[in-house]
Amino acid sequence: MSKGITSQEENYSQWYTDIVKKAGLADHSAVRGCMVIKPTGYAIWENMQKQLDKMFKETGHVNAYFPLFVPKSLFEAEEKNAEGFAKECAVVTHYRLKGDPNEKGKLMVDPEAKLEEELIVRPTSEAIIWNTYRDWIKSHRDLPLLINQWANVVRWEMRTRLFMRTAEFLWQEGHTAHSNEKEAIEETERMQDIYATFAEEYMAMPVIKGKKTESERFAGATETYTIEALMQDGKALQAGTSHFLGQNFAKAFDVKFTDTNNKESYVWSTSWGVSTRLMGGLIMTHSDDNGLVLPPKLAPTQVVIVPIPKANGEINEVVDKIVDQLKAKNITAVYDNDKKSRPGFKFAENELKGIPVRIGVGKRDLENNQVEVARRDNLTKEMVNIDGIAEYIDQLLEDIQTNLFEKAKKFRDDRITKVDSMEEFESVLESKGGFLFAHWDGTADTEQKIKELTKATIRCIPMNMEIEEGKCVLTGKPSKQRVLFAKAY
RNA sequence: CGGGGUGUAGCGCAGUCCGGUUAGCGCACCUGGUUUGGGACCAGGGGGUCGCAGGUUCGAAUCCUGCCACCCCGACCA
Repeated sequence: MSKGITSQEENYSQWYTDIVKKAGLADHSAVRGCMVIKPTGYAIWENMQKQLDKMFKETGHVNAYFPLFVPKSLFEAEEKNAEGFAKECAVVTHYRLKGDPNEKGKLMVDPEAKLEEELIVRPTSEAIIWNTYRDWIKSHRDLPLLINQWANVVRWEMRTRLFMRTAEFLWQEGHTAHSNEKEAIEETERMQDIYATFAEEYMAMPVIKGKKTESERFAGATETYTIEALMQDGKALQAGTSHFLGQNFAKAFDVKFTDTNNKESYVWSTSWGVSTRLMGGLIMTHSDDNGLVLPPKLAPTQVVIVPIPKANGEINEVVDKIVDQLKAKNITAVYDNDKKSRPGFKFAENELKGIPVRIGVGKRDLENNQVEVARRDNLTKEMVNIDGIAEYIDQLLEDIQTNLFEKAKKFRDDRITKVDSMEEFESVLESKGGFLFAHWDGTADTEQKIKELTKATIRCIPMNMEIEEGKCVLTGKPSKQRVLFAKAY
């Protein structure tokens, strides 16, 4: 076990905070509920951004940027959206400070500098974007409009947690407009697919695709599609959402287009987003008591090379060659030849930081023309011939990526339990947690009662799982299919 | 917003109950030496508005009053 990291078993929540802080990903800041994302953490986020951005562009989306502030009158235009976010909005009321006449060196809000209209710091950008789209969309030729923005948003949460829930967070939000309902629904599903692919292939985090129930739906959406992941403590994480907004925002902001028959109608729309919360999901899917574990595809440094016991001319020469060969294969490798710490310290440190592969190079190894290769995912080591080392590492990184996904998938699959009574529901929830696959009568009332009874909520009505009729686990009323319940973050 | 906790060196903490020399310890840092295949050791050294503001007192990290911040657990939420 690593020094100073609380074990998962002892206190999962504290373990998580320890990992985030000690691996140097982020820290609490001087601002309540807001974090400082440190270079290592930001590098992982950048790798996520890079890949997602590529996937968005490959499907025809372009990036733009809209203002941080939303005038209150625009914010309130779409009633449900406004109501849903009202409780957690930061509001700008003044635009100037002045010296406090009663206390030297202190500032106060200048009461004379009150804004005519309050500005809401965006908790999401539908309002400001749809107000803009009204001017951009006139004809069917302007559609579809496929725009994404990378931005920060603010939601004044009661209780925050590094990456999982912070008052300010970074995300991307896609906002698209379409001429017809079918196309908008296809877009919503396409983006859910992209999120699922990204989660599984890059984060090595298995997810279940599904739709939200009405009560869990995004404020202002007609339908919310979600990807749900399972964390190591048995709690679910909503990792990304894609919303079919119907004509709700088009009507609220009066966004109409003229079709080929010269008929005017409201556009159909979608919005979709993932946030820095994915960082939390990444950590809680793979990491262990030794520290962070990163999938190779997102690791800022994929390979670290440690001289044993310390750097010398001969070792440097060999390492330089290895680094060059790895670079030629687009593998990021760092030579940890810092003289002040010894190999054992570096091993532990690099494990804490989650670097997927470590290569140890010592005099003894060089005599045999080999190096020691250690995997972060399963902590095994083996001796590998230096000739062909780059090919070996290249393959190994792929194996690690696959192994992480398979391991997480097995963990997740083992924790999807079919339950048919409330007794079973509660006992499984208590003993192993995870997803409970149970029948539900389709009413918000029952959903609410189960939540009050067990703290578990319906994470989604899954899309790719078996359909089977049955009886509601609580009321015994008929049910068309099982849904996934879980305690969630 | 309710409950619990914490605030003393960069980090982790002791000291506070019961006020009293110069506020201490471990890690980290600096210097020198010995070490070096899984978190080295020895010696020496630097670093503090004790969260903030008042008050009590000859004397406050310690007692009293007020405030602030952050963390954890709940309710709310991505």
